[in-house]
Amino acid sequence: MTRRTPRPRERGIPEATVARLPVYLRALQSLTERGTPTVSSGELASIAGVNSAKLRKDLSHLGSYGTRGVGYDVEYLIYQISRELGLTQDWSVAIVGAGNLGRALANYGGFGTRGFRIAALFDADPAVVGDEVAGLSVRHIDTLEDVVSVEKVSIGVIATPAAAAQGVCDRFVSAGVTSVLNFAPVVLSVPDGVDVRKVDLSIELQILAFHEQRKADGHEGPGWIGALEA
Amino acid sequence: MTRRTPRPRERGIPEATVARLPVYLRALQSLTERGTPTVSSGELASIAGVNSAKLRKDLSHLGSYGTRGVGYDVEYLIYQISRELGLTQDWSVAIVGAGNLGRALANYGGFGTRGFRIAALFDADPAVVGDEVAGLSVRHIDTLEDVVSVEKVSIGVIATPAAAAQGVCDRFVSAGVTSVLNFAPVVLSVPDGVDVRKVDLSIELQILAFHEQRKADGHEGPGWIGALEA
DNA sequence: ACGCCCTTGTGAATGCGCGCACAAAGTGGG
DNA sequence: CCCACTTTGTGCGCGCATTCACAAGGGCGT
Ligand SMILES: NC(=O)c1ccc[n+]([C@@H]2O[C@H](COP(=O)([O-])OP(=O)(O)OC[C@H]3O[C@@H](n4cnc5c(N)ncnc54)[C@H](O)[C@@H]3O)[C@@H](O)[C@H]2O)c1
Ligand SMILES: NC(=O)c1ccc[n+]([C@@H]2O[C@H](COP(=O)([O-])OP(=O)(O)OC[C@H]3O[C@@H](n4cnc5c(N)ncnc54)[C@H](O)[C@@H]3O)[C@@H](O)[C@H]2O)c1
Repeated sequence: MTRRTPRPRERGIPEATVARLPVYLRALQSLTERGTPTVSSGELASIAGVNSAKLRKDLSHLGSYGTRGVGYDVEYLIYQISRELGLTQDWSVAIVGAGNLGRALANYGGFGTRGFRIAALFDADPAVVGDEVAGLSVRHIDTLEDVVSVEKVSIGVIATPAAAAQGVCDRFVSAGVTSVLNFAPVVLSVPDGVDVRKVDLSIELQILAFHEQRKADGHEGPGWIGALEA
Repeated sequence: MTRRTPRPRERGIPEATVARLPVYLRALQSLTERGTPTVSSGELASIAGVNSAKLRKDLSHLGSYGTRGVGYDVEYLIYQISRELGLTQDWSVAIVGAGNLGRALANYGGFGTRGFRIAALFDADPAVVGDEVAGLSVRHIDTLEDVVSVEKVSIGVIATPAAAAQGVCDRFVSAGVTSVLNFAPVVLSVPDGVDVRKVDLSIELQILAFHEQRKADGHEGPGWIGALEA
């Protein structure tokens, strides 16, 4: 390490880099399980499916954690990325909408292992409230504000029908939640300072359909666009 | 319009534009339901949560379908976008993995309404094969190649555990599927000409956690990044 | 028929992200 | 101790995407 520059950490990691850090993290974790102590940018990039220069530039935004001629220490890099992403602390997540998707999410084990704790599951339907899902009792949406406050929920997940999504989002925001993950097919509007990310399967399928049609149309020449990512 | 150029359609709509067309489509459909006959770029952009100049530039890639001083004809624009995205035809989708997520997807009604037909649902677990899900009988994964061929599946959805995903993907590809939507947390590798899109909830949460941490850290000044989209 | 006003379509400027290519730096062997 | 080899960290140029700002186009009222 021995860096003379006390590493100012320029305040501001590019958004594109932030989106890739979790991918690197997963690649590194698979290396740990295999017992690999160090890894070069080339190897790691190959596992993560990115260009090695891009990977190095991404990591350089966190600091200078590699050793020239050797590579990166896997454990140390896992720690640094985790810290940067805020995964050294636990985050409480609340899910609204205990339907098909909400239940699948609640039942999914892959969140807890990464520091995301599902603190509560809400629904508006009295027939659903009280159901036991993944060890949680479904709560009534009217208790959202209380629960958010008590459980210190910082991330809200919306898995309700589209028509209810904006209303649920507003309630999350006024309860103090500043990060929202939205599965409903609507554009949410939120005040500044609140982050919204959306997961829209229908859009994904439509994008695939677009490219599929292009492949079928006349110019079925080369692999023109190829794999979008790895 | 009186365009001298006989509409060359320059062969190639920017990827960023393609990703937004479905959003515009949804906004337009909500306008139709409300009976609105025409819409200006400003209004539509506001509904879709984008900048109006961006919206106009996006639409200009499809052709010159607006009327100056008036705006866009809602029905006509719906048709043009649908055609461009390939939604005027039906697409067959196969889902592999009839677990929490696979079942939620199969039960979701929002796909069929947009021209995506779920043609089959596969699993490797004998205890699951034969289950009835959303009117479909879960088939054994070994019949994948046959079914893909018979049902003319063009989009494959992977909802298996991570460890099985690459294998399933390979089978899709060798069966002739050239569009894959992957929910498993792994980087898939595919030959040129095959499109892969991934939906990774864990990554979304980690990105939110990153920003959440930043908000909590010292500089809790302005809404520095604000809402990512609308 | 004319001109006002509204909205589109796009040229141009700016910014961001990507990837090449290389100098700097550290390792290990002789 | 020095040299050859490996790998990092990054300067630089390129292309895509976003946004501003405005000229050109078309409807509508008079
Ligand atoms: N299921 C999928 O695979 C899938 C795929 C893509 C998108 N989506 C989207 O995800 C959302 C949920 O899908 P789903 O299949 O789980 O739907 P669902 O109908 O099975 O479940 C929705 C749940 O939300 C509850 N709800 C309705 N209004 C509410 C409110 N105001 N407050 C709290 N809860 C409320 C309902 O009681 C119901 O239990 C929808 O917007 C859907 O478009 C789902
Ligand atoms: N459930 C969620 O909300 C959620 C959230 C994020 C990510 N994911 C990811 O989605 C995937 C599926 O999640 P899930 O919760 O549905 O898991 P699950 O364990 O409930 O279901 C997986 C299904 O895949 C089947 N399967 C296993 N190997 C197979 C093979 N080789 N061929 C065909 N089928 C096979 C299993 O029999 C099982 O039925 C996982 O990769 C998971 O990480 C799920």
